[in-house]
Amino acid sequence: MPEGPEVECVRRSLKSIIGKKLQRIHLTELSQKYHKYQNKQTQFNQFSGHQIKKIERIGKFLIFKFDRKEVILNHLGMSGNWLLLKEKDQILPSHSKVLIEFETLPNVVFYDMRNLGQFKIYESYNSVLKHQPIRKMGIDGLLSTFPMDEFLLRIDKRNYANREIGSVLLDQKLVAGIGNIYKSESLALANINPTRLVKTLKNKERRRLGQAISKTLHKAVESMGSTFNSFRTPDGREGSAQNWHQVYGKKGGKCSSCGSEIRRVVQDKRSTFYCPNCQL
DNA sequence: CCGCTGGCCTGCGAGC
DNA sequence: TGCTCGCAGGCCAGCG
Repeated sequence: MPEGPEVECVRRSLKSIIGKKLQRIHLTELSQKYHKYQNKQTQFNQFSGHQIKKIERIGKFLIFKFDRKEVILNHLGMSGNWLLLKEKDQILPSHSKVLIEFETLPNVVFYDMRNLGQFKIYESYNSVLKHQPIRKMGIDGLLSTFPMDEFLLRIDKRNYANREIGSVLLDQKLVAGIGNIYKSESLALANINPTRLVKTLKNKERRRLGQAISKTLHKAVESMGSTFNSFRTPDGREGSAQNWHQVYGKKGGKCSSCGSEIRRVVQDKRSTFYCPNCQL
């Protein structure tokens, strides 16, 4: 479900809990089972009576900031999501892991079927920035102005030269926020074959790719993300980005611009979809 | 530091 | 109907 654009939509939808006074952050029994939800309930008790001041997004991570120095780092993994609970005693979704209750409704719950998400306390904002994946995070693909020069510098690093671009695009150290869908879609928009080695990409193609990434991610946010099975924003809205996908999930279908059959290849154990005729 | 492999999890649908 | 398999929007640890 969640790539950078979906995480951004979740973040925006959670704005309705900013500034509200917390009663408690409650871990469900389920969450105690999984090592990725490391902190104990008692460590969350310190947040009772405090306010969420801000929710930031860095790549695919969300960072909850409070009126105290500790922060919470949240990752949705493959299946995590938040839901606003607008009614008292509303039934929680299955696989609920974290329930946050306020003095006034709505409350909010984090649920995560596959348990690949995270919800972790850090002692300060600075310490979370030192946290490994965040410290090394690349360009934010959702910056309003895509930093093309930096993109060209980063993609030119030696370790990418002999790798396939389809695989490199999933590396959050290059552009943060791209996931498996928007990887395929960005390459389709740029007319670049995912199996091309980075070193064979001409400067013009690299620029085209950078533009395509930025355009694709922004368009996805405007569409409220992609909804395949059940992704919704926390306030219940479905995304519509899937309606303009050119290639993702369309193996065997026809390319809308040339009619060729869309192919699927596996790169780094992830599917990549492309049009063999349009993407050279 | 790098790239590669396997692992972490649950659920769903296709095919037998 | 039930089984197995592959697959799913992500990432990390461990190895050489």
